[in-house]
Amino acid sequence: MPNPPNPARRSQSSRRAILAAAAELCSELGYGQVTIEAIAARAGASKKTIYRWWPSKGAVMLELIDETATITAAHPDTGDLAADLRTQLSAVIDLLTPAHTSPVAGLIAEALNDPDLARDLRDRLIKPRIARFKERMRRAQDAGQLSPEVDLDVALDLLYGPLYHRFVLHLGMPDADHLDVLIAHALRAVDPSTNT
Amino acid sequence: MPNPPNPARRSQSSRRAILAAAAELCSELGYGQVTIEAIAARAGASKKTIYRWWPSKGAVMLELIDETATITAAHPDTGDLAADLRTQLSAVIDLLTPAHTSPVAGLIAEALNDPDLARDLRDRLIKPRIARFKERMRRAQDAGQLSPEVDLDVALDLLYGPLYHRFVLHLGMPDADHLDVLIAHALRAVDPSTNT
DNA sequence: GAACGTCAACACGACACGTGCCGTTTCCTA
DNA sequence: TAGGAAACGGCACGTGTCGTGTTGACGTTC
Repeated sequence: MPNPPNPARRSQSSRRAILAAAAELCSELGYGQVTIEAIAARAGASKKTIYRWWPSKGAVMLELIDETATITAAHPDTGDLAADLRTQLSAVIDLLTPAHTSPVAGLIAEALNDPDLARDLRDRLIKPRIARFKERMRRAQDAGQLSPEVDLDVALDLLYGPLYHRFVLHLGMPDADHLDVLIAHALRAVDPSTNT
Repeated sequence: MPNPPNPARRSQSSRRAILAAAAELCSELGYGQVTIEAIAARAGASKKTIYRWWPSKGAVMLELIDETATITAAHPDTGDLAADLRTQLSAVIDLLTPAHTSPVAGLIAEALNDPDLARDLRDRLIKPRIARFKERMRRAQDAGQLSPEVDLDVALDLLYGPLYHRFVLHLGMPDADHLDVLIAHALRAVDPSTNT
């Protein structure tokens, strides 16, 4: 009868060491080669401690990403929508590559076979970032740079879709110039009055 | 010094039994729970036989998919481009869902952590299908339904991107109506003269 | 009919999983 | 300030899967 652990008594030094070890091992060995045993050994922690606070390797990685990938959560707002989108999408590309050592790529792969992890990934990582995206787009609408009738869900699909499409099928990420082309097409699709 | 196996002497009945067992177990247990051992047991084959002809579980699944997913390789051509794209994209959606029991979804996940498998997935499965897509689009251009200046790589990204975006981030697949909306947007993006 | 290669079956060591137990440390409470 | 509950590191365990090795039966070929 394992009592639920008391977060107030949690060792923050262990927590930090575990997340740091996970990040190191991921960049050294690649996501797929990282094991709970190796994380525990590197962090100087007990496996029991990891399993007490996280249900799986994926959950550890999700927490790691949630802490480190704050850049992709914030959308820049220089007033130039297309330029800001380029900045944002470039940050996402950097986060996804190289696929074998990227915690995000590994987490996405693992979530495809773990419904619980998939739900956490979507609700804790993705949905808040989608909300930030929509906030930025609404500011563009308020500023008159984008039609107020643009469907933001479609805009999300058309802007981020090509990146994930190329990512999961290993078709190579777009370079800076091609990214501009994709952004221009997406904005024109949702808002024909756009003249970029 | 393992001699390379001689394909001429390969047992086709074992090959078929192994692929069939892989398909069954995948739909029964989910891709992630399928093991080489279970495939061998179900097929009445030896593990050694599987390892002789395939390097990994993913390679078995890739061959299985390549044989069964012929529908997605062929693009219909009724003369109505948007309708044909809807048919094709619906087939892709069916192939990707449900994620936990879909061999394609599992293979995509596994390839994200296995560079060799990723190359095979792209070159043997994806690239031929991209070629068929472009052939269909060129026929639309020849028939005057699509501007000859449309960039088919961008069209590919805008049409298939939203599907894979939603798939890997578990945002839910578009229904029939929303699929039409996405197709209309994508075609308008690459070819502003489209009036759908 | 002899030689060769694939086959199913079984055994094997290696490794990671997830859990249980122990003695120690830490921190809250009385 | 003393006591105790709970998290901690360390270790061992049983389980399951991996990928390989070995054996003898079978079929094909020359």
